[in-house]
Amino acid sequence: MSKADLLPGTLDLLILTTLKRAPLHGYGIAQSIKRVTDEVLTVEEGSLYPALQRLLLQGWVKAEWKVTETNRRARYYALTPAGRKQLGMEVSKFEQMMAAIGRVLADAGEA
Amino acid sequence: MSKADLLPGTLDLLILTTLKRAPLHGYGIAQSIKRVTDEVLTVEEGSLYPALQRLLLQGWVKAEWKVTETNRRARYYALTPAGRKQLGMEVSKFEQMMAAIGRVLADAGEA
DNA sequence: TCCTATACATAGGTGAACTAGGGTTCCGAA
DNA sequence: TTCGGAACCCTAGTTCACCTATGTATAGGA
Repeated sequence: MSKADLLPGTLDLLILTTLKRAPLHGYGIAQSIKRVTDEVLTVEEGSLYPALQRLLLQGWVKAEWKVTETNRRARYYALTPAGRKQLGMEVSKFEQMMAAIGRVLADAGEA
Repeated sequence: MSKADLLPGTLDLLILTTLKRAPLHGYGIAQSIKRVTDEVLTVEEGSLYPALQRLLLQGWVKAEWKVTETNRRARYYALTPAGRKQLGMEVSKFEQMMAAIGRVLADAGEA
């Protein structure tokens, strides 16, 4: 059945999109996605942190240690200009694919 | 950049949807998807045939050797009742996820 | 005769996401 | 006061879907 917490291939998109509003720490990113989607999409920590490492390596985000409102050390991630550009590309690629899949689904609908 | 011929996790959905219209052989499935999506989505044979094997094993499709209009031996795949039911579940799951991702994208749009 | 399109299939590699853990600090309740 | 839970960070190992590359074979046109 494959439970699947999210659609494969969309994790980077979700993270970058979430960071577009404001810099956020890892835990906050996961909470944000869960909250906005009413828990339809949940990002496991074991998926999230490796993904953030990849994004750091590629220069799409940068990280900075700060203190949270709850007086805790946390690593805040922020979009870089390159990341913002990358996000734009991923969004349009994603929308293109969604449209294509929609055509397949619609095509099967008609007789 | 990741070329990505299709969105991971959507291959079964695309195959089953394509078979909903009528039974079809593997090559025809790939052609159909490519044609309907204007080549946005392309299914590699190395992805397609293993996927069909999985679908056979799970009983969602059945296969039958026939002769094509071009006088060739080909294996025609058809949806089973279980496959039709599975397709329904996958479609609704997919739509739910699309809606959720849409909310994340929209949420970032507003200030 | 040779090339292209049609057609099926598998082996091997890759890489993203999941499972399953390990660790720290802050705070409230018992 | 200690104990548990929530807020945080992170990695090792596994799995599995998909891709790359390759091999086979036949029909039909140039």
